Amino acid sequence: MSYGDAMNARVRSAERRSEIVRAALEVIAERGYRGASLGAVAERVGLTQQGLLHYFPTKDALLVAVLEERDQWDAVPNPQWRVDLLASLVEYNAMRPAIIQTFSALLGESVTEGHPARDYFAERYTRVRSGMAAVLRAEYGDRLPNGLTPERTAPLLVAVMDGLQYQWLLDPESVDMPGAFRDFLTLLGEEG
Amino acid sequence: MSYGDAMNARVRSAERRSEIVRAALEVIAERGYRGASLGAVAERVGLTQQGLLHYFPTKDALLVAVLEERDQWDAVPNPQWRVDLLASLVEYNAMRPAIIQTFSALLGESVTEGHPARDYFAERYTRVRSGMAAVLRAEYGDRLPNGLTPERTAPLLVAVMDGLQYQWLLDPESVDMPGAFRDFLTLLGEEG
DNA sequence: AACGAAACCTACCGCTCTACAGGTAATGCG
DNA sequence: CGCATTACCTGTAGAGCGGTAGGTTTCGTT
Repeated sequence: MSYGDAMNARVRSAERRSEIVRAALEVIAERGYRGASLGAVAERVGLTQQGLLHYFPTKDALLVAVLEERDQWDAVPNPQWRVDLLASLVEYNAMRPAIIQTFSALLGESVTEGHPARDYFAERYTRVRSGMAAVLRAEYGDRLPNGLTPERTAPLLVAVMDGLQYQWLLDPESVDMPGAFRDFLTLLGEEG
Repeated sequence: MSYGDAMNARVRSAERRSEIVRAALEVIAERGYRGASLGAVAERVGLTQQGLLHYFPTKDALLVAVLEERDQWDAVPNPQWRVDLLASLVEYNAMRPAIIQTFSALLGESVTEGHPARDYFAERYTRVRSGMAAVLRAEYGDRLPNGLTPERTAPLLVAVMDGLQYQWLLDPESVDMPGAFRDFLTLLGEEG
């Protein structure tokens, strides 16, 4: 059982860490990253602020863990995807406002100077754009309306997804995010 | 000269205030609203933090002034506008990254709970969407592709503008914001 | 049972922030 | 000139922040 017990300890530790990350997601959603305090996150998991620093030695380290969590959870698009899977993704997002709020808040902050998530978002956009271009090419070939290429359309697709999220977060009753996204897809679907 | 002198005093005061607002715009662009300190703004206009509070009694009052400044400067779309004016607006924006950065950072923060700019952005979106719908109707009538109405297309137009700004701010060399926006407009221009 | 490491805690440091209180010098008006 | 207002300043209160130092308890391993 010795090995098993060792695993248990490691597993408990890993569970604690992901508990903390989940709490951090919530607090960031409510107050942004700069506005989030380690104390508030710690309180939510029944720790003192210093107890939390045992798991993540700095506030930035906690943010890194939050961003890594996202990378696992929210995969970058790949050519296997079809565009109706994108629509489902947006529908899925509409059921998880807290997560969307977290990353919309982080994205907004990230454009400020020296923000610790800036590089993350910049690189992520690069990956997501090229992934989206591949999805578009797999779906439509190069037959996009008006001679648009997948590479030129991908930034628009990404912009629509992000931009709709802000409108929806600020006024969910007035903005039908999944519907609007499907509307956008129909613009791409017609023969060019 | 008595009346004129009185005016001079009032004018000087108003100039000082707008100097402060301009500095606040810069600091918010660099650090966001929550990250911006009154001291940093004050320093930029050669005042102490307490001297700045003589003009704006609280930090929130300064933010309100910043948002009002924007309302004057960046008018809500009206039906007189044509869509190529929108394209010019995006081109103009691309020449003023600092302003875009300020309001992109504020928009991101505004989705967090109890943020003082939240109502402002929510109401602004409502106005802008209906303004955009009017612009679209004036330009295309109801002949938008795939039976889309101007009201359903307006949120997409707004989303593209906002979403492109984030991609562009994070990676200006990879994202041709005005070009991408024009690409989007061509999607609307073809017969449906 | 003994030991080392992991998982916390209390105490505290130094800094930054908004805002209030109260003073003073300059300015413009009657 | 005298007075009120404006335009600042210094001083400080009061709170919150991230992070360090160092202790103690719990726990798995040997």
